Amino acid sequence: MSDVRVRFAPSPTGLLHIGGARTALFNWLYARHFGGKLILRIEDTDTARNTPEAVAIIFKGLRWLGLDWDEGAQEGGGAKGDFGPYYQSQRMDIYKKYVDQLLAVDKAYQDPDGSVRFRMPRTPGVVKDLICGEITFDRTHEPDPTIFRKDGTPVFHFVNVVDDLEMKITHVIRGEDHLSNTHKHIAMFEALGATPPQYAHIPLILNPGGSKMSKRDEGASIGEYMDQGYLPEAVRNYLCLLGWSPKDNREVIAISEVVEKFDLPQINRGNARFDINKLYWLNGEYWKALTAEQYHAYAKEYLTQRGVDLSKIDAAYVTGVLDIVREKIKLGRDLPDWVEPFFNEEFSYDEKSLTVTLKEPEAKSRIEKLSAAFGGLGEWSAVKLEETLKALAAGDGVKVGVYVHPCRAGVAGRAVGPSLYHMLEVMGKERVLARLQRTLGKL
RNA sequence: GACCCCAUCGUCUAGAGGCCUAGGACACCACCCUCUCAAGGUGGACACACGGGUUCGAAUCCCGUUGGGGUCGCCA
Repeated sequence: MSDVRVRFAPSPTGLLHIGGARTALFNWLYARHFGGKLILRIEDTDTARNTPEAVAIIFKGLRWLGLDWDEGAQEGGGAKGDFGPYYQSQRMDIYKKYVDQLLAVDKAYQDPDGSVRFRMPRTPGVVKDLICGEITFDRTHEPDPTIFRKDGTPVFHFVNVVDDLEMKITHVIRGEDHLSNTHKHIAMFEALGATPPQYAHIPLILNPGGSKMSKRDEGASIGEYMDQGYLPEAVRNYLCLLGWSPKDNREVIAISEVVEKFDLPQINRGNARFDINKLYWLNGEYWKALTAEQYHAYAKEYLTQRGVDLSKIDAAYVTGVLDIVREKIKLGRDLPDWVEPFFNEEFSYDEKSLTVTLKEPEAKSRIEKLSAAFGGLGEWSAVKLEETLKALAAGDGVKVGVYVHPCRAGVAGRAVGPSLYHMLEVMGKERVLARLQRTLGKL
């Protein structure tokens, strides 16, 4: 156990921002790599948008990503650790105490309107950043920042410093958007007679347009990934790759290995653009790696959440369908559509089936031949079905596709789908014959 | 506007002076496989922003330019 203490300090805005999630992840990785502690502090001084629901969204997002913390705010309003409260809204007395301390030694002063300003030192501000290196700021013209408003509430820069000091934070890992303000924070630490923590500013995540990812950008909220059926391990893996790399050309990498290799100096200094395509691909890799049990459980839960009632469907049929559909998709979002024609006897027919496949003059006779052949089948298996289709085609001197297409359309109403032979096998003889009859009735 | 950070394929990146006629991945294109769509396989196109230095030698070091991002709040 080391003395490393890092913190993640989100403000409840109603969503867990992807950039915030990555900051949380990097803090977590740093803490875990060095055997330190991760502290979760809720920065809710902006009372307007601070609601229990907004805080719950943060907890939910972090847990979904598999990030845990050792101290700080907990679900249900509780807290863990000796440096609480971990909600800034509950720490007003502490901030008051510290501002009085500054006032007493004239490191801060009161404005006529009642607000309090911090007296900026006019010496050069030196920031030694673990990622960006040493940066010196000229502060001869730096305005004195307000630290307490005229209404008596404290301002972010000040509470942030006080909390990091009080909570004995050793490393502050945060977005690069704070880099230019860091010298002010350091000055406040020093004015308070304390040693500032080590700072590390990580590059920003940019939207595809190239500017800082904002709440309104597509994909900005972790909640979207939960809803769309992304796997948390994949999202987490992708986030690791934004600004960090294992340096050996691998993309899919276990979190335990990232923990082992992670450190601040290797973090890239340039901003990274968010690329949903790569996340989508990565999700597919994790999707393929799921065990059958994990996949079934995930798929059933996702479908149930989407309002698909699986309780009335034969359990073996459900898993059979899930199995053949799996290789077609990369995430949960696509499940409902792929599964629909299997579970609904009143399935609809897609555009191509309707206007092309079933419109062919021979469609009817072919489906009739298929029905007849299927009806006479003793063993109902993919292999046998394949033989049957091929024999039918050979008899007519045509390619199997000639029979496959109307069959798929007749049995599922779709021009595309999983392997037809496996579809038929899973559906079972009775269902297949009934469906072909239904289609025939529509021709 | 001032200040700060950054700069390798469209995107994420490998590269820490010779191993680079710059490697990988996503996306893209072609072909193969094939019952459709995917997946998979093979191959292809695609980058060191520009200009000066330093050096025997620069993607790698220095300076400048340009470009991008960020910060300058009584938002966090």
